Amino acid sequence: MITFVKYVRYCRQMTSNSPPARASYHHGNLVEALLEAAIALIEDKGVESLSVREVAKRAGVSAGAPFRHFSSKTALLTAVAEQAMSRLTEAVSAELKTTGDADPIAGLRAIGQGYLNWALANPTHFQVISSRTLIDFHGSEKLVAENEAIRLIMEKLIDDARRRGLLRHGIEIEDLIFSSRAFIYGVARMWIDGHFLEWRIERPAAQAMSAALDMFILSIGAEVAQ
Amino acid sequence: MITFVKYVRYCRQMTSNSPPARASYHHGNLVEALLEAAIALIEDKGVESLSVREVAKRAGVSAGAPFRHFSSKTALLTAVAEQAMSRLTEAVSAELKTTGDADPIAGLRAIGQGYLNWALANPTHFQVISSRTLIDFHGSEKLVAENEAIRLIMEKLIDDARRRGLLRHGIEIEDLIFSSRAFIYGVARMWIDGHFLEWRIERPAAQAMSAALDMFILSIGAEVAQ
DNA sequence: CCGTTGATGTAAACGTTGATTACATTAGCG
DNA sequence: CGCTAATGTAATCAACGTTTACATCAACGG
Repeated sequence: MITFVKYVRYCRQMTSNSPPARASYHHGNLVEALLEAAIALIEDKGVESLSVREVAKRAGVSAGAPFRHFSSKTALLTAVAEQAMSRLTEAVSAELKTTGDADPIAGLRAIGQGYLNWALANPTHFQVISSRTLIDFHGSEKLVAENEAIRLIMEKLIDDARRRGLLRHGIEIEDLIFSSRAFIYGVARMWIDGHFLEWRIERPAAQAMSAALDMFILSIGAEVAQ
Repeated sequence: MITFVKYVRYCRQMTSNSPPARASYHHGNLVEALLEAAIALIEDKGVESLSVREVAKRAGVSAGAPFRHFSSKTALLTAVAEQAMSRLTEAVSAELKTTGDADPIAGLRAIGQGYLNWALANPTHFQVISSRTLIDFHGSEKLVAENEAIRLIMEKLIDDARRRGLLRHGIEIEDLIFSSRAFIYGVARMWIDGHFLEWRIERPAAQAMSAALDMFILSIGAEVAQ
């Protein structure tokens, strides 16, 4: 029996088939390796043409191995999204910290800038996060919680700005929270979805985004403050 | 020979298999039937789980038949997108006509409102249009041209508003064109992508969208005009 | 040091997909 | 009627997600 197994392994090395050279039978840290492989492959070929088989191959394991750790392709991508959301939250928080408590509108702008910068630098991760068909957003407590955390920070900043009279007269708080989010999301998605070409955005993407953000921030501010 | 063929057809009717009852061998108007079937299926199950086989089955033909008329799945969806873009342009134009030339800002708002109304009423079509992976946008002259047409109308309205002093001081034209588009796109996509839940938009979608649009329009206007 | 056990990998299979091919059927036209 | 081009069919292919039965190995108790 053992001879046969060794023979099979020998043949595998000779034909150099799917699972290539690996030190031991067990991978060691397959979960992380799969997440990394998934990101790398999405960066190469896009989200929709990602296959679990290729992820497995890149990680150096057989096609069925990923299903030991993720119940489905969706579960794998949801794990990628969780990792991505952590980094996004981190990036936004870091940018926010560069502003003081004195100017909530500057804080709001920092959130937008941090969000856009991160999306620009990590389009793949962003794409995975914002999808609701590839991942199971509401099935992940982490995703829901971190998303809510950002929303609460924005809500607090906007409410703070209102109390200090920094907002333009006539603007409803509820509308502004939603609008700010929609605006940033729209800018980021237009870039991700490749709509910059059609809209003749000829400046570098980061520059166009930043200018648009400046305009938005300017327009919601009180006239006297400008 | 003929007897055999008739027998086969008879059996097919009995077993009620893939190509079901149809008057003649040729369909008559397969192209339109396929487009309709595609839309109906996307509405049922979403864009990403659409298969050409199902489209063919729904249209009452075999799995390979669609490829006589569309070179690929992408080509089929691009045709759907062209049909959709026509209707979007039509909806936006109709909404725009309800406003006079006197108030370009009202025209801008009408464009946004028409766009959002249409997206809300035709989420499937909207999803197909805005995708750049499912369809070949830049390969379709029609899509590029109609998109550009809308952009030009917006540009003209905004420039008109600037000359009449209706815009808030400090706003750059170029930024405003892009920002307006990004804002509307963001609102529509947040709804399409199912982000309303997480952002606690508890009002009816149409109402929340309209309020956000009002806020945006208000914020870009000159203070004196309000 | 041996044997059991559970975690983790493999290989093979199943049903479905997008796409291609060779072939069958038909409508339209002379 | 007979020819041709258009149109539909059926068989086929590789790739996909997923499941299954089985193989391997690390850890641990005796």
